[in-house]
Amino acid sequence: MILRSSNQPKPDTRASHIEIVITRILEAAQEEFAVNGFAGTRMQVIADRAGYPKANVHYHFKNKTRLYLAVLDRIVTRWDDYLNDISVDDDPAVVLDTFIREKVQFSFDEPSASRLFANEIIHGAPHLRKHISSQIRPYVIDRVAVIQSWIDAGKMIAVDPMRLIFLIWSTTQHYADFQSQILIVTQQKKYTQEYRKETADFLSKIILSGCGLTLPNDA
Amino acid sequence: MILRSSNQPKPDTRASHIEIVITRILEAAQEEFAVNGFAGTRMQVIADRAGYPKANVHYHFKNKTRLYLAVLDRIVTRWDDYLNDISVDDDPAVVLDTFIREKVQFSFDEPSASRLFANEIIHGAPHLRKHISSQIRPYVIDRVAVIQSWIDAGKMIAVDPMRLIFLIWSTTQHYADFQSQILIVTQQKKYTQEYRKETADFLSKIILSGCGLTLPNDA
DNA sequence: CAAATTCTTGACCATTTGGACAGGTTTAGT
DNA sequence: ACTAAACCTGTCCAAATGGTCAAGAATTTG
Repeated sequence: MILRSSNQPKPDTRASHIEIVITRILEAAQEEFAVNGFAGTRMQVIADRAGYPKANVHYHFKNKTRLYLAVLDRIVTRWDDYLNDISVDDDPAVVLDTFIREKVQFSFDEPSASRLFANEIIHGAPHLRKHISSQIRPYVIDRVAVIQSWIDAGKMIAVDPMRLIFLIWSTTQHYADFQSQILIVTQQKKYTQEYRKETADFLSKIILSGCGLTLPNDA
Repeated sequence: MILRSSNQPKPDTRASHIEIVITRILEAAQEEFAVNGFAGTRMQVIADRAGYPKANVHYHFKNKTRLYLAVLDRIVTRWDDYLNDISVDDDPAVVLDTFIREKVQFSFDEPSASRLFANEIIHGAPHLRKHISSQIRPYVIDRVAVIQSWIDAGKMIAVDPMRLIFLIWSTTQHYADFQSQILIVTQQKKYTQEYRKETADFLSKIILSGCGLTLPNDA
C-alpha cells in the first residue's frame, strides 16, 4: 500500500520542506549573529545549530554576507509589521502609550532581533543605510508631523517630536540590548513577567508625564 | 658639547616614550574595536593605524584579548571619572540635570568609547561581568537609595529609581550608539554644536518633567 | 518508469590571521 | 665605555574558516 501524499495537506512536499530548512537556518543565524556579530559568527556553528551540514547552508545561501542580509531582511520585515498608523485625531496619550508598550513587548519577545539590529547600527549600518533612508526616515517624518500637530493643537506640551521618538526607541530597546547588564545589576536570572509589566508601566508613565499627558482612564 | 638631558623634563626618556606608544596603540585599538567588534578587528589594522609594525603591538600586549581588555579597562576608568557623588540633601532637579548633561557630553565627546562598551554588553558582557557586579551595581544601588530618599521626602514623584537610571543611560548613550541612524534620519553629516545643546536641553527637560521636577532657575 | 531537476553532504582547498621568534637596536645603570 | 636589559621588527607558520566541488539521494516531470 503506497500512500500518495496528495490526499494529505502535503506535509512534506518539496517547497514546504525547503521553507522549513530555510527558516531553521535563518533562526539559527539570527541567534549567532546577534550574539557574536557578523565577523565573530562561524558558518559551521550556524549549521550545527540549525542541524545541517555546513555545505547545505552554503547551498541555500550563496555566502555569509547573503545569509546575514537575509536575516536582516527578515527582522526588518517583522519590525515593519509592528508599525501602526496614527492620525491627528487620535489621543496622544493613548497613541504614545500603545506605541511604548508595543516596543517594550518587541524588545522582550525578540531580544536577538533587537540586538542584531543594534549591532548593525553601532557598526555604522553598512547594510541598512538604504533601509533607514527609504523606510525609517519617512516613517519618522510622518510621526513627527502628527506629534507636531498635537502640540500645535495644545494637546500636549511642546517637546521636539523627533527626539521624543528617539527617546522612546532608546528606552525600550535598552531592555533587549543591555539585557546582560540589567540582569546583573538587578540580580535576576531572566526577566520575569512581572518585571516586563512594571517596565512597560514605568516607561509609559514617565514619558507621558514628560509630555504633560495622562491616560484617559487614569485615576 | 654633550647635552645632558636631565636639565630638560626628559622629553624622550624610556618611560615616557613607551607611554606614548602604548597610548597610540590603545587609541587605535579603541577605534577599531568600536567599529568592527572584537572578532572583526585585525591586529594588522590596529598596528597600521597606530603607525607601528604588528610585531610591536604584540610586544606591548601579549595577545589580542589582552589588548582588548586594556582598551576596555581604559574606557571604564575614564567612565568612572565621570561619576559624581550625590547626597540626600542635594536638589534632585539639579543633580539629575547635571547627571544627564554629563552623560550626553560623554556620548558626544567619546562616541567610540560608548559604542565599544555597548558592543560588549550586547554580546553578553563576557569581559565585564565582574566590573558590572563589583563597580556598576554598587554605584546604581547607591544612587537608587538617594533617589528613593528624595521620593520619600516628597521632593519628587514616585518613580522606580533604578529604571530612572536605566532611562537616563539609554537615552543619553543612544546618541553615540545609534549615531549612524540618527544622522541619516536627521540628514546631517555630523552632530553640530547646536544639535548637541538642544539634545541635552530636551533630555533634561523631558526627564525632569517626567519626575515632576523643574530647575530652580527656570521661568 | 526514466530522465531531469533539485537537494544533500563529505571531503577538500585557498586564504586569512593571530601570533612566535630570532636577531638587531636603543636605553639605563655602573 | 661597557654590559645587561628593554625594546623593535622582518620573517615565518600553524590553525581556523569561508567557500568549492563532485558524487549521491530524493523529488518532480513527461
